[in-house]
Amino acid sequence: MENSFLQTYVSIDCVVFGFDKSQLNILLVQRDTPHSTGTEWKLPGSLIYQQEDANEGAHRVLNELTGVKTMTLRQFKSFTSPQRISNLCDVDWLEATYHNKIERLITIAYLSLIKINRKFNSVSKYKTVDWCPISELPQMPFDHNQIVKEALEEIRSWVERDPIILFELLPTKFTASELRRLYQAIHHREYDVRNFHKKITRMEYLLPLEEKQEKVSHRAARYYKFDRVMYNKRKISL
Amino acid sequence: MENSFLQTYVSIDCVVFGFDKSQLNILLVQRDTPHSTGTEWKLPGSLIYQQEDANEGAHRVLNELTGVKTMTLRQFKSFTSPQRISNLCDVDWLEATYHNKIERLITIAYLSLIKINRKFNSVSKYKTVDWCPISELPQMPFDHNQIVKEALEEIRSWVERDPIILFELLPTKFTASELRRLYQAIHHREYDVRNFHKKITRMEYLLPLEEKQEKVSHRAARYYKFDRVMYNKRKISL
DNA sequence: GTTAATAGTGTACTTATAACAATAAGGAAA
DNA sequence: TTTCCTTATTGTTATAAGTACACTATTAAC
Repeated sequence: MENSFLQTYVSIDCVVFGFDKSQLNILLVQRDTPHSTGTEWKLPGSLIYQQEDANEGAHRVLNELTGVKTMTLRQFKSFTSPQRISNLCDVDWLEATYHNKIERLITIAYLSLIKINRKFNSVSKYKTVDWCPISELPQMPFDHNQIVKEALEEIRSWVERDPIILFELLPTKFTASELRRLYQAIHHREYDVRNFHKKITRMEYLLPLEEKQEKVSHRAARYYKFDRVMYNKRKISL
Repeated sequence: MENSFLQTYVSIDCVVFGFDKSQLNILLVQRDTPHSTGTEWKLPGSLIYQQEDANEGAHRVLNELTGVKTMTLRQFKSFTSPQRISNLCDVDWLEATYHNKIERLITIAYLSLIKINRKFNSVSKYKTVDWCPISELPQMPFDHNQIVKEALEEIRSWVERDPIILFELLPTKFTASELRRLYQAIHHREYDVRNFHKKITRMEYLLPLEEKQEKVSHRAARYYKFDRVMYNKRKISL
């Protein structure tokens, strides 16, 4: 009986979203594939350490990756199928990377948001880190494609409950149409421009600035910024 | 380096909700406490087995507990703090129960819903299983009190996205005021009777029956039932 | 037939959503 | 400087959902 209980390894995987022009992107890292000469993209992640909880582990992974110390982070689901490391490549890669035979590995998946233009301190331990548009994701190891798929569903329902994540993905100053394109990318549908303006006019935590775009070859758009104080006031009243 | 990675045990814990009169209840089991002569209530749970994923494990736990084979089940969060088994009682209980030294244990928490009047096949391996109103929860081991707290928040947001769970908690036939009291219990606030009637009139998957209450010493209330076919049609159109 | 208890119902106001098209501003090209 | 291209900005009407609010109906018990 005792031996039928599972002692296993637990990892963290992070789906880090960034927004650029009209597209959501995800931060991927490259790993060497043990059996071929090539490389392969995967989600950034790590086994969890003895003395940290999953949140701390996720922060550590992202800090190692980007140098960013604090970020919005949300645990969204654990992936536990015994078959998730059935691929031989993945088994070998785990052994090569962690110098341990790992027969069962569950992962706790996190969502995170970063302004895509933010410069990373290149402290990364990975050879290559890059943004990948969600429409062009490669085949990834383990169940990472499935994890991303569920992360997308999760971010949609999250933004409804807590629109603050929109502003984590935009630069400090942004135009109404950038905000709209982000909203559209997240919900994967188009929104009427006039109705969208009405909607954001109702957000009293969205401050219109005097400043406008410069050197654009069309009518310059007004900039807005997010007012965290107003936002918090409003949230409490809900 | 290798040894700082965590090999650990993974468990499932289930927060099973039932609804009775005006209150949400949770299914608790009793465990012997190793150091005292008493017993203690806790959430039903189990270590995960080698060949099952977390969902299967949660189904197994509830099946062992109630005899019920299929039920609505939702993974909602993993609890991973290294401190969650810092209590000596809990450490000893784990060792006594699983005959293994368990230094680190994370748990994947599930939400589930059962009609409270459903008769259980008493196949339970526990000495005592009982419903406990959420307003009267005892102090529980590990972080089970915290898990229940977060389960309550989760069920609130779940019911918004998928009102079907209301009907998992009610008998097949129910009155409008039972539905309203359930809604109130979940949201922990009161709703105006007239407005609530208007709301449920808009649910085209809620069928009013001809049948009414009998032998009640006040005006008899009409029964309603839930129409799953209409509900699914409607969900697709969303 | 009076009482106690719960069921059932309508109106007015506010707020969010949705459909829909013309004008304004800035730079580039002619 | 005029024209053109591109994107920004703005209002009305209709529909749906949410909120506040109070009286009548029905049943069994006494």
